[in-house]
Amino acid sequence: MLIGELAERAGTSARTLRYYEEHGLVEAGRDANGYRRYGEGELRVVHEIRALLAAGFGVDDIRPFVACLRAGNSAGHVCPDSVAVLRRRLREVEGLLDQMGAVRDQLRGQLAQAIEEREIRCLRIR
Amino acid sequence: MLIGELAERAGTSARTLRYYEEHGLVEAGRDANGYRRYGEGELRVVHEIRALLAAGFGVDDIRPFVACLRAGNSAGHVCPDSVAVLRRRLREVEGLLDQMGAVRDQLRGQLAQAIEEREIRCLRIR
DNA sequence: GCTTGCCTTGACGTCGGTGTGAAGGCCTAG
DNA sequence: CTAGGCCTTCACACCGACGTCAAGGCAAGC
Repeated sequence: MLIGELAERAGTSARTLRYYEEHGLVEAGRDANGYRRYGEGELRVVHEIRALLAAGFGVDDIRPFVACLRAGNSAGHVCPDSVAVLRRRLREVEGLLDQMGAVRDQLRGQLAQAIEEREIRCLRIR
Repeated sequence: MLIGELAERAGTSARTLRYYEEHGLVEAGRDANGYRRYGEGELRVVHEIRALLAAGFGVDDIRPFVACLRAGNSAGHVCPDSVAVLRRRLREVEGLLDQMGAVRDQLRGQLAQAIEEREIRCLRIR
């Protein structure tokens, strides 16, 4: 499988796959002409990468998951290193959720106050 | 008040204040030598800006709030334009909260599964 | 007059995951 | 032979709120 085919099957771009390789996530052999040649397993790896990126992980965080998959595990998140990263990210996400919840409450409060002020002004006009 | 004093009193940097001015948020007169001269009211404006930035607003979103404050209102969020921005941002934040909540649940699920797998392996060893 | 410390504008660096070229080589079909 | 479609590397662009450095002007104390 060449890079274009893998890109299409994974729903991404060739540029992106080269980026993943540059950061030690995806692996490819090389043809005599220098073209990257991918095994079938890389499709799974790319899917794992994209899922983790979507969950807010950085490329460095993703490496242990890929290594875990390559080691023959059924999923990338069952190895100790992956679990450590999962835990850290979970704490981060929970923190962000708290923070954004507070922001949401603040916004709601300001909106409520603005509406209240408007009503007061309406009453004053009458 | 010169830029350094305002920066210190607002808990930020001179560079940041110039950035705000460049984007139409903060206003300053000029001394004969070209130095920026700030009125007392600008301190309040800068605080408003920083609070809104902390809530995830972009500089363009903040402009109406500043205008509202300058118009003599008791708070920056009581004017119609500000309310519109507040509403939009509230929807955004709620969407992000949903999204991150889903991510959190996914992470928790993966962690739970990883722990389960480890227990199975422990049992197998015995 | 010299140092110290404030101020000015201008412009590039940051972070991260890509998009988007440019310039060129390889391969296949017509 | 040539056109087009794949591939290669190199390298700049993006977003956004600044940090940081450079080169210089201005003010005030000694």
